[in-house]
Amino acid sequence: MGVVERKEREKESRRQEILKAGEQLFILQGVQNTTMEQIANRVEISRATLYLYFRSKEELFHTIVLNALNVLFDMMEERSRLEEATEKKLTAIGRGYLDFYKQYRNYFKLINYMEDSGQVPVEYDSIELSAQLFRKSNDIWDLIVKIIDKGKEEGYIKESVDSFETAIMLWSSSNGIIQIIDHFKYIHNELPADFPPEMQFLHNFYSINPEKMLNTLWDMILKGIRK
Amino acid sequence: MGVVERKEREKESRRQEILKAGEQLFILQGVQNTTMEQIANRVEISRATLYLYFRSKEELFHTIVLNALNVLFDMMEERSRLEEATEKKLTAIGRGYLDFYKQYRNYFKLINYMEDSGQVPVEYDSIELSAQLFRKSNDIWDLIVKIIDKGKEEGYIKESVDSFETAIMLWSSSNGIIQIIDHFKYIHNELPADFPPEMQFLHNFYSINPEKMLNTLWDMILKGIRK
Amino acid sequence: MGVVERKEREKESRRQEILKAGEQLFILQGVQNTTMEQIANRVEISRATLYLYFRSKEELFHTIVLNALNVLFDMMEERSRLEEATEKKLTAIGRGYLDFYKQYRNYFKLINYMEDSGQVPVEYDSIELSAQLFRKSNDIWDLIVKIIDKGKEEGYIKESVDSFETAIMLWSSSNGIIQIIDHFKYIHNELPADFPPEMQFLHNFYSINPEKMLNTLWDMILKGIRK
Amino acid sequence: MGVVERKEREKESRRQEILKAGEQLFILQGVQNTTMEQIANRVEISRATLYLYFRSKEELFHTIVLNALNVLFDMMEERSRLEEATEKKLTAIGRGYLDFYKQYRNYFKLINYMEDSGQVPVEYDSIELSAQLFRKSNDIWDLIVKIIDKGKEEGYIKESVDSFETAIMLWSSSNGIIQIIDHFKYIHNELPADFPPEMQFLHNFYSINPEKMLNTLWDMILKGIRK
DNA sequence: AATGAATGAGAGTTCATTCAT
DNA sequence: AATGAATGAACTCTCATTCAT
Repeated sequence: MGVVERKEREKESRRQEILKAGEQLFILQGVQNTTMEQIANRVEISRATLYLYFRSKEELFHTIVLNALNVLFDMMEERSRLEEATEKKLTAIGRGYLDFYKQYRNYFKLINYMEDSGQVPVEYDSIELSAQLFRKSNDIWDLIVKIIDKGKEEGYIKESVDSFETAIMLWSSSNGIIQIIDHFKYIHNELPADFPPEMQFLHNFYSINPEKMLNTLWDMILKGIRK
Repeated sequence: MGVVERKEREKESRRQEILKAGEQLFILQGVQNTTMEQIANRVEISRATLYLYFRSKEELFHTIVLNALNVLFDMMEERSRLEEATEKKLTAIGRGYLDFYKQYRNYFKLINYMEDSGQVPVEYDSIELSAQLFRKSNDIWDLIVKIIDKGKEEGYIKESVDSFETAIMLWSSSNGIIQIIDHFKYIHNELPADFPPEMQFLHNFYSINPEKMLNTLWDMILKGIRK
Repeated sequence: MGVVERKEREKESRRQEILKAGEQLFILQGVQNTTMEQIANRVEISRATLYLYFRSKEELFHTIVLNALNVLFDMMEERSRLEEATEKKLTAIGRGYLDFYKQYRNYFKLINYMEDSGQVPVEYDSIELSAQLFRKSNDIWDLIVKIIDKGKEEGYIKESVDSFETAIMLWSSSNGIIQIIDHFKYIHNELPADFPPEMQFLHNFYSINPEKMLNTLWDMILKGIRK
Repeated sequence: MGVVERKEREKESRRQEILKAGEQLFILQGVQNTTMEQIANRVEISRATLYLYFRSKEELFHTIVLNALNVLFDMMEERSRLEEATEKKLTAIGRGYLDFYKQYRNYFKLINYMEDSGQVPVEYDSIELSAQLFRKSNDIWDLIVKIIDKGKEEGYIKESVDSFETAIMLWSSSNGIIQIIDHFKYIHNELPADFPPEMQFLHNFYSINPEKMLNTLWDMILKGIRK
């Protein structure tokens, strides 16, 4: 019995290795430019073995994104749970999202990549995976919407405020900001040392303190919706 | 000489046709899923001829994005020019960006695609194109930064405000919001009629009025930076 | 000891299950399109276990064909044994072959498949199996040849007739006819309901009565060789 | 203009080379065991180039078979046209089929292979090719049926005879015989020099004179249907 | 200027078979 | 005896790009 268990642990750990390798390569080179062979090499298994763990490249990719969404949700959920007051819950989520980015940059990028490049599992053969993806996405939106709803109930937030719209506002604007900062930081790193003057402005992105920026933004928004 | 001119005109017009075709297909199917053959077919030329006009698929893509940035810049520049007061200039830009999205959704998506998928022309053989891209990108940021600077000079905006950070805040948050709304609208359209309950929340994205949302957001931010 | 016996019985019965599954799948999908996995699934064992019973897919296939040849031989042998007169023996074999086709269509097809697609066990590692296959094939030819020989001895068949040639004539022509009828019936079934006019002729194959046809043919041949 | 023509000739000739190579390899190794790469190597072009000429392996295969059917039809048609009398026409076709086998053994085998291995283009994307295949097959049957019909009209063949059935009888029995002889000849050649006694009977197939056999058979059948 | 033809370099995927347990 | 896991060797097919004409 010990044997079976060990085997299972090994299998699971290899699965994780594959996910890890996929995640890294997808980020490093882009999903499309990453081949199953490269992933296999990195895990030191054969390409064929990969297919014992994931039915296709697409399934591998979506499993990674599902993991990402799970981590994101858990993190957001925990952060908000730790706070008592509604307003603090919201701030916690805002701050939490940036932390998520910092701690799991790959996940952050892959979630955005999926959404931005039409890689969403619409009409898909792994129906279950697809459903999980949507469900988790839903859960995250729900989490925020419910807090705002509660804030309205408690009389803390204006009744005229639409919870869903506010959720989008908070979340997407944060997302947009993080994305752009990350993007320019990336470019900055890739640039040759002697990059031409027209790219000098990129330096500006380096002095930016995202925390402060997001704090400021969320404060503004929270102030706007507060009664 | 007339002949030469006509030839040039024809050449230029074909170039435009290619750009148009590329743009449409890139949006419709994604950049990676679009083949040079499909583009050639649509313009009714041979694949090889494409290479007389653009050195590579990448160059074609980036040329399209450069066009997009030009259009975006011109639009922003005009909008802000038409207003006198600094605050109005900023609002005009905010509103303008949504208009840009509505009028040139393709361009909006391609710009974001480039940034989000690591298709930025770093280490590139068409140095000049690359430079133009960065220059134009810079110009757009500059436009906003300068308005804020001016607002500060005029004493209309708090001096403690960092112009560049504020520009990012305004621009990226708008960008994030438009992106997400667009994304879910797209998914909503692609979904099968009988999509499962876990996707019901997508309906919420349909009742959203982006104008109002962006207005609200910009108002909040502007209120936040105003003296 | 009972245990050993039971084990043996179980082993043999599993072997039979595998053969049955292989036979069905090979017919249903073609030999090449059937995977060892499909066979294993059907028998509810693992792919690896298959290799405890058969050294390779080829060996499995040939074992099935050997079974087929055994059944065929037994049937032919019995039919001819039941008749007294030489001529009747021959007719019995002719009629028997059609019955074999009807009763064991799978076997009929697999035997022909082996012969027609170069899957014959030439240069083979399971020498013994290969030999058995040839031996049985030989036996069947022999059976017919001997009857004709006897007919000649008895003065019932012309002495000028070459027994072997006649055997080929009788057997192969029957085989050819059954094959073609079967083939077109199969195609007919696979065709879409609205198949185009150029396939209308396939209908003709449906009204055919193979019994009558084979009877007629054998009569003609028998008449030709009779003294 | 000469250039265009030459190019076209070259293209056509390369197409023919590919067909030739495919035909040979398909016969030599079986269709499934032949890879597109092997075919490409033989013609000394790249694998990708193959796909400029044929959309898939299947299309290549079916084109070869269509050629085969064309050659077969033309041959049968010519043979029967050269004869005046109905009976002679039939005999000519019978003899012609053996000649076809001798002259175009590959074609003979591939036609039979297609029919025997479920490679018939049912539900197919190259609809046109599929249709041509069926049409030509139809034509060949028609050719024979019509001659028999005419024989009946002329009062030379019994009215009770079913033309279609007779056509099948003549054709398929010939086919069956040729197939078997060819098969055993092939095996005979492949066998190691020291093949075991149970294969001795294969020698018998070597002394056979197919012409004589087919003549005999057709005579018998013709005698059977003659008034 | 325009193009038909050609191709190198892979892509993702499959499968019969082996082996450690 | 049985099997889960692993894999080598192929498979068909695609596409951006080049080049001779």
